[in-house]
Amino acid sequence: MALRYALIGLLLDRPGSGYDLARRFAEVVGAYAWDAKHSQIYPELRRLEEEGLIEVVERGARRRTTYACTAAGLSALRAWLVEPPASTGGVRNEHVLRLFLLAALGRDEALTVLRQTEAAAAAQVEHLTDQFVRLQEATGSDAGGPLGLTVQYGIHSYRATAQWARWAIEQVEGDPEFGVRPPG
Amino acid sequence: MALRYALIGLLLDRPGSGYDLARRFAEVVGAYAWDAKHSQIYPELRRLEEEGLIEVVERGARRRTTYACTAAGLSALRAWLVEPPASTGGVRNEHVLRLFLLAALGRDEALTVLRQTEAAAAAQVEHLTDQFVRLQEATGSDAGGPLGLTVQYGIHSYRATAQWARWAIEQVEGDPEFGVRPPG
DNA sequence: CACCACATGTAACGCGTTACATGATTGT
DNA sequence: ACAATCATGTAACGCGTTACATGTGGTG
Repeated sequence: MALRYALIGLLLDRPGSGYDLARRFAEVVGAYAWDAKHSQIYPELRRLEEEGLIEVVERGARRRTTYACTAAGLSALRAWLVEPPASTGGVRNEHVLRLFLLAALGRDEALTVLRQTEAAAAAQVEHLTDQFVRLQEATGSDAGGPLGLTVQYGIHSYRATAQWARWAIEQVEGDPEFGVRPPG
Repeated sequence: MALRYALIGLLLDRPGSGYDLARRFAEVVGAYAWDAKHSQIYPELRRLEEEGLIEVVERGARRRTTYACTAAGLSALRAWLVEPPASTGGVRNEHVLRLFLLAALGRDEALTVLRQTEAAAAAQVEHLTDQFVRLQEATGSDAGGPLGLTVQYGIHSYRATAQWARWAIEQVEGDPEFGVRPPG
């Protein structure tokens, strides 16, 4: 269900073709929020058009079909945003799973992984902070526009990961018992 | 690929049957790291056993088959943990997507969603903090054992989300232009 | 005219979910 | 005896990925 609302939202920002939307996913949205390939986008656009949530506004060269969001599409998007996010049941986050399984490693290897985690998170914070400053300049807004909100979310998340990793390193360093012996 | 390592890791903690593992996912692991249903677990356990990464250690009543991790299984798990997490390409996070699409809402509705986000995150911080304290007591360790690391990760994450939401609320409150007009 | 980017489409496969299905053991 | 829980299995479906496939328009 998420894909269709991502598409409607992108078309609300500005109209575009399937090819264009695939690029927006690959270059911007996919790094923060949601990703999709053209093989999934084209059929979904046809369904959305059949349902009246988007409409064809131009047919250009090379079969290019430009879509735009309709009033019905905006209503549907708003309804989805306001309704409580359907509880998915369980989490499926490979990153967290790795952290959960860390105790399977020996103490030294666990520390290596944690230090890598911290370094990677700190690098992301720097990278996203740069991007945020550029967004502030580009939009002339302190919040960096709609994308700025999402970039800030990323900054907060990675900063939290880096802080957690530092805490975890202290815990493992202070625990000589950390890790397991092989079975059998 | 993640499921098999989650299973190996759980069996490393202690041996168990498919039914038992399904319960561990549903009651603990699924809330933090990874989830799986019995319909996916049973076939995967058979494959892991064929590959020698786990072994049958008991056959009990009601066809119960208890598996344990083998030395080969531990090696495979360690190799997977140490290798760099295969970059998935794009993110697919419905929560972040919703935040990204927030600008499609009017200013008031956006603020409502953000306040709900903040309240939900703050509640999670409280809930996980309680759990962490109980883990510290149960394990007699400041770090709360292996699960404690993951619970702390959750606390850090949700605290970051709550902080971000407070920042975002300030930004939207200070921006009378926030939101879009319907198209057409 | 060759090449690259544009532009769309289909097919096969993997992972995960829900629903359907079966039977054994324990407790009341 | 009945119900609840233990215990395992299969089938159909949805979403997403990779790979395969096809054709057009602009640029050097």
